[in-house]
Amino acid sequence: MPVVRVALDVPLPKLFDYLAEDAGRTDIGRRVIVPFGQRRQIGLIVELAQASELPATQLKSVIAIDRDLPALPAEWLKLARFAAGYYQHPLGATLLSLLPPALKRLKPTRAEPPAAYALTAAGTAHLPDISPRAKAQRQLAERLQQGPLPLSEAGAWRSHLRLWHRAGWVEAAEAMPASPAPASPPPQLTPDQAATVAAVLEAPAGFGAWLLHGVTGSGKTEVYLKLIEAQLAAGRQALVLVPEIHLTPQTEAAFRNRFPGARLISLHSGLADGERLRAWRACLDGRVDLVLGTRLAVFTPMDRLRLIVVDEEHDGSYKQQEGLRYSARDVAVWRARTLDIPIVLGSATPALETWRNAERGRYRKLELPERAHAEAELPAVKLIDTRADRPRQGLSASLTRALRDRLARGEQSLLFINRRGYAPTLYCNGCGYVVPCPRCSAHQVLHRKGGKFELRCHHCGLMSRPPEVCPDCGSLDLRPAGQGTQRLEETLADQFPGARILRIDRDTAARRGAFAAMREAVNAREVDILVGTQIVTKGHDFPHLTLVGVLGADQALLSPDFRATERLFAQLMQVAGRAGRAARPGEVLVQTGYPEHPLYRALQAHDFARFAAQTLKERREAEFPPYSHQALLRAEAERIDDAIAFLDKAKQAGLALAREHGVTLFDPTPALLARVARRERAQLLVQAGSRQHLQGFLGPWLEAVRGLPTRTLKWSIDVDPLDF
DNA sequence: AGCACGCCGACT
DNA sequence: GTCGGCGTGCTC
Repeated sequence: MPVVRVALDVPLPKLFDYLAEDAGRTDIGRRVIVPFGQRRQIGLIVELAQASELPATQLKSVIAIDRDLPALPAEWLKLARFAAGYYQHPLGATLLSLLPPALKRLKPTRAEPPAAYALTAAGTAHLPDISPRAKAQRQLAERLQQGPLPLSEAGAWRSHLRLWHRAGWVEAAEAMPASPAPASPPPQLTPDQAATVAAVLEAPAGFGAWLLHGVTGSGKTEVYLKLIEAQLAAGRQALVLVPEIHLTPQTEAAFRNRFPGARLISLHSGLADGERLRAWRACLDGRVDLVLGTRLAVFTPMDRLRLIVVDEEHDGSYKQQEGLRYSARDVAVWRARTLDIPIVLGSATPALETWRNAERGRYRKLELPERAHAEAELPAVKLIDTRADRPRQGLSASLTRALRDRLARGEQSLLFINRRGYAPTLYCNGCGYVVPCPRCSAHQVLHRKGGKFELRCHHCGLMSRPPEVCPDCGSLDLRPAGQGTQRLEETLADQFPGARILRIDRDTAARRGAFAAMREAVNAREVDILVGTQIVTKGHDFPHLTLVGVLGADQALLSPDFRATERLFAQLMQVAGRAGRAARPGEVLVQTGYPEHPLYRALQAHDFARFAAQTLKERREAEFPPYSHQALLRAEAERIDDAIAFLDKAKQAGLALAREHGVTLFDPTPALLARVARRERAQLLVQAGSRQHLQGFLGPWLEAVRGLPTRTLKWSIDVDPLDF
């Protein structure tokens, strides 16, 4: 009897064999229900075998093979296998985590209702027969004659639709916008854009990785659209990755508008399980031309995929921070190479890894050095030396003046401050005590809620009432120290009584649609001053914005994380790019105590290449990525000593292997944020000169680590970590 | 990861 | 006496 090798969602790096009477080659990639221990589990058939290495008596039989769903294609399985291997995550856990959540549930797959219904020929013929008295049916008929009716808009018609479907008068259809807006004529490409498009289109067929380096406002999206257009016209599929959910609706709108006839789906973690399944299923059936999504979309099954675009490729949200800790950008490059298709990585501030790849010629660099609208110049960046012009309540005199100026001219300003809440700390003026989080090694952040204050921990979510007296010295003189978005909002309202102020941070943008509503309010000029965290650096143009003020940027310069300056530079370039996107010139004012810092000098010159060269030189000297490759073994336990002791043992277990593979094992250290939610965290850094060396070491090493006793300790491995 | 088996403390 | 604490070991 044939044996199927099944991947299961267990943290074991192996497959399980089951007997399956009627299984054949076409069942590879299908879901199965199998008995596993005392329970049943959903699995995925990954291989077929004549016999198992285990004696037949120990094998159980599969309970059912799901043949309603098309089998996952070989290319998808290969992609998942690569990710599991590269990121050192068990294959079963990897595969199952890449399925939409609805397919991981044990209950038999209920046929999903279609996204929309459209009239069939038989239905059209039947319409005159509908009784004039059946009002609801007549209305439904009228609506259907205008085009497919999405189920989400069907309301009370649902039951009629079901009956009509059974009668064959309507059929399942793709959900299309009720009245597809006419495609707006594509704008004329600038010479740079045209050259870029031509370079990619005229390149020899096959794999090619392109770094599209374009300043903000240079029209990278237009280049993507042209390249995608070429693929769609040839009946092929394209995949576009964007960093965050906030960005998908607007990007989706732009793509739909441009390709009204294309079958486009968007895929991200914000979708309800049903929607997510429907979209994913449509891809599996080949009923999709264009997929737009966040990092998880890189694993969409697509059988005619011929182009991948990764927008804002430097963005940290492409890296998953738990479970399978993949980088969607890196997985995308692998997928493109394996499929032998082009991939375009776009950014104004590429990741230094990407930049280096371009410099070494592994990626081809395409430059868009100018803004697409000739009249929109890059903003002038000025540094305000806070040692001379001391900020009061966070605002320097120069910045205050500039704000007043914009208000007088009826122009908009944006203040960028990367700290949400009222103040980063509550501080005792008597003894210097700062309220800590009892569960984390971090301060609690003061937030204002209505008229009241509360303390919140940004790491574990703990909320508490601020103390009235200092718990340490009994002093009554507790004060908010430092600036957060809420306090800045308050200060501005105080200083500019007539001004309309809008705060955008995670707290205000959390509600569904809030982000879009805020963007509209800004574009409708209902706002004079915007206050926001990095959330405003993403997303779209604010055409009436002529001033950007940056507060508290220096903080990143003091961070022990070697990537902190890279992130800061990217953020500042991006936020600076918000200013003066239309006809009026923009101005950027950065408050800093280190105006001579090379990072700010490069920012003033809008010179990413200079910043990259400086930073890469430092990285080379320190042997940091991209000049080395890293992995982090993380451990968390109730007591830090246990975590350290475990990592020490892991290190001992790896010393010989490390020598053999030419990798360096550092000493275990407490994590930068050592305690989160009462768990103590430590980590062990592994560093190698090449990916191959690192990979060669990790496999056998982790096998040994798996054998170590863990008790209540949890550990995980992070290959190519971004955060420390 | 679950889930069972197993061997020691305070409860109807 | 046994209910249940979570340590250890297995799952085709």
